[in-house]
Amino acid sequence: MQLFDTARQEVVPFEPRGGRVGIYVCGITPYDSAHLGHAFVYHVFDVLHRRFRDAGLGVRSVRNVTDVDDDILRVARERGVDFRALATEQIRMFDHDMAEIGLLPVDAAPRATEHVEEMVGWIVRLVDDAYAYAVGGWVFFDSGMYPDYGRLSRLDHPTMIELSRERGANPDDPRKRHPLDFVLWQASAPGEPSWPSPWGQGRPGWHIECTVMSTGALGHPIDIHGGGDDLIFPHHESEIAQAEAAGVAPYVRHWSHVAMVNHEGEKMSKSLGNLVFVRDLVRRVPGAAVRLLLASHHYRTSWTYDDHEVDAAAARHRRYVAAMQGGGTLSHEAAHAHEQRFFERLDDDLDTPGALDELDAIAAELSSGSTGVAPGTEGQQLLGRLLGVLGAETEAVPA
RNA sequence: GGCGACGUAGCCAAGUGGUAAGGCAGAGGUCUGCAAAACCUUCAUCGUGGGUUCGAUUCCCACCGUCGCCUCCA
Repeated sequence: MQLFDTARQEVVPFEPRGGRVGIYVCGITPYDSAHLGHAFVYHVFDVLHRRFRDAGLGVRSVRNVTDVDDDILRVARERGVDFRALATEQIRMFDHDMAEIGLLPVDAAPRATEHVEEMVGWIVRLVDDAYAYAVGGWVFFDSGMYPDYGRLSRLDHPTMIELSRERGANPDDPRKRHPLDFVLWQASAPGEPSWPSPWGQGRPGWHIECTVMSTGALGHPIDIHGGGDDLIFPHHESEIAQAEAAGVAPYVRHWSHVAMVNHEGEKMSKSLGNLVFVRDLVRRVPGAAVRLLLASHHYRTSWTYDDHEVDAAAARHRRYVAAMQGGGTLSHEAAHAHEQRFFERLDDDLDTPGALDELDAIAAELSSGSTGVAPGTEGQQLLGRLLGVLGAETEAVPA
């Protein structure tokens, strides 16, 4: 399997260690419904998971849940519910949506609120080693102590500082020693949930949870750590800093980032309101069709969702179903050749669009000119099996 | 400012130094009581201008244009 590594900026062979692969993907903040962008990211890692599994590797996949942060507290306040209840409800809906489109359950889905104690421990180590400092109940990571900050995103310090200023962040916060210092721990405001710490009652910053929970669940180095490419900076950048500063180095062997999904001319995001929800799509077409829609885009190329794609994906799905129900046949040689090319494509940096081309070819051969009634032959079985690798298993027969 | 992607038929999109897969939509047809589905057929000279070459959509240069991300974010 060849995969693009963000850190090295090139497609490199992924080498499993001892027949096992640990995958950690940054999950959601559960305060709103899952949209296509989320689905795309988790679909990509699901295909990767399935591919490794089918290749005989022991896969352990972990996807965290950021169940305490400004957004979730805000929404909970607006709706007058407890933030934990809101999180639990949203997680259930998220899991339901992902199951609808055929994602395998992850092996572990740790919630930030369940690991605060470990985070405090990690932060204490950083403070003890002078990589972090406390100011009035808050703790910041001292980026001045970590010159490599910016390595993953390939941004230099002046640029990062200028950017953060433009973006409304506050590099000039007088409490910070260096403009790029980031929050490890913050004092809770009145009414906010809080946990005890050496610096008073507070709650963790965003970045620390992933470093703590990923290494906690998978040890280190993490084989594959990924998420949407909007997380490269500052989230993953900061994870590396706080991990390596704590002596966990190398932290990650292979960084994998999935491109953004756009809609109506802009990145699909909560703040812009241009969302396409998974829930709405699965009401229109089978979950497998949604998977085919996602698989028709390469994970490193950002794309713009268009409503027509649903029809195209549904049509492709119907063709596959028809091919599996029909009595067309494929020679043993042809089946073998198709299967081989399918996996070559998939193993070449997860080229799912290329793999789909191969399935199209199989379906075309199975469909052309046949009206037979003897499904279940080698060709049909192959098509069904390969669809399974993409997470687009087709239900027996929806007539 | 930094990083990156991209310009191929109405739309999505693959691809190669020798005259362009596939899909969606559209058109025609087969099947069907009608229809749907399925199947068959049909539909482009590859952003602009140069250059290299026997020959470029594919290589080089320039230009134009589009887009994404950059401490809320997958």
